[in-house]
Amino acid sequence: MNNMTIGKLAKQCGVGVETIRFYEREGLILQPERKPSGYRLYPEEAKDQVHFIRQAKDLGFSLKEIRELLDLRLDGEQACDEVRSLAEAKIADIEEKIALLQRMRTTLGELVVACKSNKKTEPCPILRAIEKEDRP
Amino acid sequence: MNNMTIGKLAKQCGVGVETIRFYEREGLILQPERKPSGYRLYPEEAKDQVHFIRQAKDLGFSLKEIRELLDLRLDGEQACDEVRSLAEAKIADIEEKIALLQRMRTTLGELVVACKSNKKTEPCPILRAIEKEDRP
DNA sequence: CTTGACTCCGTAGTATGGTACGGACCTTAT
DNA sequence: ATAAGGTCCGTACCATACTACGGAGTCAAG
Repeated sequence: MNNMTIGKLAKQCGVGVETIRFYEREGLILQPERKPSGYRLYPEEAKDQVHFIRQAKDLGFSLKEIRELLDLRLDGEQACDEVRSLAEAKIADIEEKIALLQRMRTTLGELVVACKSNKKTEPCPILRAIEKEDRP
Repeated sequence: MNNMTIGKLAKQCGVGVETIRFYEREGLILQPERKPSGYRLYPEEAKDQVHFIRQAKDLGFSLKEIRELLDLRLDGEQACDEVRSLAEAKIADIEEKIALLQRMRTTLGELVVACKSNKKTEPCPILRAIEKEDRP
């Protein structure tokens, strides 16, 4: 029998036991069988489920979005188009975040340079810039 | 007299009244004077304070980090070096985030391409990829 | 002078993604 | 057989950055 308890599953997936239970409560993984004692018994595929969640999270999907993905998957049918739409929307999201971070990076980089050439008697250009940055 | 009430300050800064009170509780803005009635009275400079917080937040600093920045500023003296250190650490943070997002973007982009050339009879490559992605 | 808008305060709730606790019950190894 | 460790459950708690609520007091316009 290759059914495993929650602790083993958690260990093999590199997460805490509580995280598995949390995902179950949130409807992200299927309810497992139970022993008569109530202990959860997971088949090997449970690792795929948990792994799916982790991977998707690493790809920037929120648990809510992951639930949508899983629902599509459980539809059984070719939900490929919908999945692709979600992925494309997520790409747009990610690109927006990257652009914002790059602007932040540039601004901070310029400030640091200004700071380095600052004379000791003048106020810190970074603080000055943050205070005075153009506002409406 | 150019002292304003909390509502006016909030409006001029584009935030809610509760946000101002929240920032005050968190030690992010100075305690304002009070009327005998207890009403807060803010000088014009309060706008700079709130604006400082907003700008720093937009640059990716957390409120905790902003508090550090403000504490440095209130030191009066040339805290320029420390400020620059914080800014440089923040740049490193930002670059890490950008790199992670770019990896996410690349992976998702590849999956979407695979998805588009997918035959209708096969499982969605995106879901397959998330399930099966190389794991230790 | 009344009325409606504003402000006071403390507390509680929101969303996110978990983590921790405690007392009882189960399993496994020696 | 007993002890250590795993698991059960519900509930509470963590951080973050707000947002909302309720009841009382205050202010300004008409």
